[in-house]
Amino acid sequence: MPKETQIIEAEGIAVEISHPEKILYPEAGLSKMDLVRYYTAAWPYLKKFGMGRPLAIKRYPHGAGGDSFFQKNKPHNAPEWLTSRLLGLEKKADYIILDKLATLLWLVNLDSLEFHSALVAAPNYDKPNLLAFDLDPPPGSTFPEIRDFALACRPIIEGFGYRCFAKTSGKRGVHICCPLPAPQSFEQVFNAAKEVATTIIEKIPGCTLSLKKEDRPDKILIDIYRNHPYQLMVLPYSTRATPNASVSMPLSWEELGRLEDAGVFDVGTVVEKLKKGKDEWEEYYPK
DNA sequence: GCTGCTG
DNA sequence: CAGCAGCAACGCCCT
DNA sequence: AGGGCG
Ligand SMILES: [Mn+2]
Ligand SMILES: [Mn+2]
Repeated sequence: MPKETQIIEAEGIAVEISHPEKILYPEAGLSKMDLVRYYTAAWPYLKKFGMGRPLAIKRYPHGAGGDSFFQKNKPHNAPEWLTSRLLGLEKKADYIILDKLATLLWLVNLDSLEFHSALVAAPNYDKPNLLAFDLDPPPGSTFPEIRDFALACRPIIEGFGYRCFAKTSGKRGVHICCPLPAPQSFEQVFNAAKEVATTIIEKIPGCTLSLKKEDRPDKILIDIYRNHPYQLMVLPYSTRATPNASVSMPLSWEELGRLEDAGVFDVGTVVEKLKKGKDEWEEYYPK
């Protein structure tokens, strides 16, 4: 154990943070401990969506801007309290399950700068409990363009009977999440997403379902493939590996409508907003 | 960040 | 003993 | 069979 290792207590579990002052975001000057503090502050909100979900983490051992890799299997050296479960179509990947703050912080110690999850949650590990529309802007477009597209999608999606909530992706896009009253199969959920998206394509110009780049040089991709089995979406309140440590931020539709730049939500501003604001996704969660 | 393999 | 590789996944679409 | 796509 490195000399400068610090022990953090999270809900009664001790988590070792090695090199707590290691800089993970050089441009923003944020250390590993800064990230520990961010996730501790965001946890009461993050857990409302993330609790019980299988994780995939994106790790940056040399900080944002350095080499990175995805990891979904539980590391061999994980502590005994870290929950995991064999999932996937072949049930062969040992996914980390997000069921406590200590899990998040133990993964931060491994230089995880992004937390992604599948659309399923305990105890229904085979059935998604939401529908996801990942709106991916074309290169060179501005945030107001993808913002206005999301706003135009809302009444169409609601017309199919879904409630829908928006968040920034933390990078350039917008995610629309539709909670399901009861979990449905991946096949049902994907077919539903495709039906809705096909209507969006008919009603709004400039968007496509095709992943092929040549089909969409300047079109918005409605990425419904997040709804395929065990595909991933970045969690609400997850940081991203951007220079300013931007965050995937859940918003009210009113606040999204006023937003000119998604980059204003970062590790610093989000904690301030949470301190005084209410959770803009309050209505997402059943009472 | 850490383990396990390879030279 | 030190240096270094590995650390994800789905299905669709195309060659 | 293999690569690109997100
Ligand atoms: Mn290293
Ligand atoms: Mn996206």
